[in-house]
Amino acid sequence: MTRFDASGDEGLDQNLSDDQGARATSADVAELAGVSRATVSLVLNDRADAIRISTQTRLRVTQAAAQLGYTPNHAARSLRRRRTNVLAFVLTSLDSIYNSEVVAAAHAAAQQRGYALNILPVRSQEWQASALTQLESGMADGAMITGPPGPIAGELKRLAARGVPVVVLQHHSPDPAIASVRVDLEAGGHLATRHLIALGHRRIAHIGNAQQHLQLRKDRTDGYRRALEEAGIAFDEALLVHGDTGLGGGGDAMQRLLAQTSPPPSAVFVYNDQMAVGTLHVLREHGLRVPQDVAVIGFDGIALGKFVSPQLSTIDHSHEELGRVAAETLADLVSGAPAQPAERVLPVRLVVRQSCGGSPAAADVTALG
Amino acid sequence: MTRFDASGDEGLDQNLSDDQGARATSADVAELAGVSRATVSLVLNDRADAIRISTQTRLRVTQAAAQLGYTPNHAARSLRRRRTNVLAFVLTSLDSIYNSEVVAAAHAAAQQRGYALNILPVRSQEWQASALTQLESGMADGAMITGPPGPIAGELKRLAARGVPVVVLQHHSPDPAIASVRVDLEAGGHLATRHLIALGHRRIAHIGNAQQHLQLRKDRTDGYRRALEEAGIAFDEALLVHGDTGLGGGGDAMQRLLAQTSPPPSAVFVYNDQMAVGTLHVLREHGLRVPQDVAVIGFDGIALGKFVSPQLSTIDHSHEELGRVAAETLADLVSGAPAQPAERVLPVRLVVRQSCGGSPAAADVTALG
DNA sequence: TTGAAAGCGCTAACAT
DNA sequence: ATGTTAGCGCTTTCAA
Repeated sequence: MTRFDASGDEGLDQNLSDDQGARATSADVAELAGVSRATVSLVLNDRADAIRISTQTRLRVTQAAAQLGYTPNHAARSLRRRRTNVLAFVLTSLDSIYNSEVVAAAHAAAQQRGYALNILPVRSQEWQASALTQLESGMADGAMITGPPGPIAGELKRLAARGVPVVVLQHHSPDPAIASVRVDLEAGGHLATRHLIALGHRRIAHIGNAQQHLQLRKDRTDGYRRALEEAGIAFDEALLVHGDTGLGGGGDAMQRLLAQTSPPPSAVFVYNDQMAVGTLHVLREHGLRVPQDVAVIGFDGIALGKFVSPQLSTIDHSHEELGRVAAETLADLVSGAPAQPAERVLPVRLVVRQSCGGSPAAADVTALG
Repeated sequence: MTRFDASGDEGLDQNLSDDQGARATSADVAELAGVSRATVSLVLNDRADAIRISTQTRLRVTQAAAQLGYTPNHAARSLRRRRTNVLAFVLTSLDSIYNSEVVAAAHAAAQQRGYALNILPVRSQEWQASALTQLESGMADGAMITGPPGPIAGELKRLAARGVPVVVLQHHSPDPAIASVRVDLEAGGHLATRHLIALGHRRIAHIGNAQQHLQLRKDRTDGYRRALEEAGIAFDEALLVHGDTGLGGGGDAMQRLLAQTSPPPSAVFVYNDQMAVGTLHVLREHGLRVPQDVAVIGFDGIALGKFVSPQLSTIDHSHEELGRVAAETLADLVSGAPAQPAERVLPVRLVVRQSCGGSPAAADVTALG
């Protein structure tokens, strides 16, 4: 805009963009170093059979590469190697605090094993279109998958058969050929409910996941029912409601629970901590005190639980371990390891804070080792 | 494990994996359909110049592709097209509720424009090693970047020069050649502080971002100081503290603030909502009532703010718009559009809830249109 | 100790 | 209306 010589513009711009577009290739590096492309590849990848390249050549190559700012082209490399060195993490809901913690751990583990981690976000039901085709096209060497695998079991199996191993997180494996890493949700549900029973509660409600409502497996709920049964408490259909898994979902479900029961239940076991925070909020709005009027316990052990009032009791597990084990299992599968323990189950742990009124002494109850 | 004939194992496994590894290529499809690979490519990509392929051939090709379960190889296609059709979103901290909302919007916009979106997680300072090399290797056609671009301004410029356009989010562009999309942080800080002043506060503290402490630009803080100045309130160094941006960071900073001031400030403007939730928690622990004893206002407008007690007043903006505009700008740049408005600034909005004690009537104050 | 050559799977000119 | 050919940038036998 500040130029005077309009006639010179095109030439200048041309030159500029020519220079810019010219990313150095391994051929450029080879030429500058006065060696062949093969040698460049050997040196820069520091492969085992490159051990006999002379130190001089080595130096010339690395210097040439540095001088040109050479970065190997990912597509070309992947095409040739038949391997991307990327692991994918398919995330059904980004807005889950819990997931972030697991992903962070998976990322760290992947990096340590020499893999990059790409997160593929997926907007709820539209699985197929987006992420699955990406994976089938070989964009990553393997994938970790959150969300219920049931609806896409077929696709997952096909993926695995095509050589893109899959590890399912937090759900039962839909197929013996697919590995899974999860926590013992049933034991967690049992533990939570038992804790409430031990505190003297008999009218214990459960807020579940609406999306999982129709599925075969609903582990937390199974544990909840088992605990009731063991305590000789009859299961009451009216005390079981469902909500979506976001912050608002727990509150909505609690609303319905309050509307359809009287008196309200004396305790609620909520599907996850995020929903439990919403539940606390609705109880507060209804003038019900927690834990005096209603005890609340969540699931997952997210950090937020320590920052709300009252602090949230919950069923915790190691998010770090879950993410790490998933990434490591996947890395093993990618490098051709047999999927030995197809199903890995991690233990859960009761964390007593304030929302149930229990004494912290009860905190060392652990289910499954 | 249920096999008897141990001697046959190897042969069987061999066959099995051979079959599995055999992903169909376009050549396979061509052969089955009795056409050339070029035709397959034209039909399957439905390109403009494929308009004259006969309906018969077309059908044969699509059927053959379906029969073989053909999916084009991403690496090969990217190599040839010099284009991946992927946009990257580089995320410095996954554990930020705010980011999730922005990413979701960017994802939706990217998909609509025909791009896949990959999230590249980055563990705090280790920028270079992981994400930047991925981008330089051409793994994506362009990138959206969160986090302060200052430390990596050079790399970003090089990326852009190499033909990988970059859009910086939530920060001033470090270079005129790099586009940025952000909200008016200074106006937001000003708005928040003015709100507190309007409610009669004079001793107004500010909790900032520790990582941004030493940077040149600290927009919210600038707005805070401007509002104080305009109201004739002297800036008090003792009322300015910093914390990390997680849930705990706000609380830690508040601790320090309470320790170093007496009486405590009557109001606090906090860097973001996440930190503000931690701040509320610490105030509660110290027996200080919000808003009666201390008023609190946050920044960002995350959903969580509505679910804590008291509900958090905040400076909000459209997360959807931010993510969408960023993705669209990037998509434009990737397809060769000139980076016209290099810097796009979105407006902010005051949301009055309970944590400041202000009446909701004040809610319609908007800064910048 | 290094180079030459082939080819990964795909697309886009240029023929026919 | 379809086929031929060349080549994207890299790695990896095999040969020298």
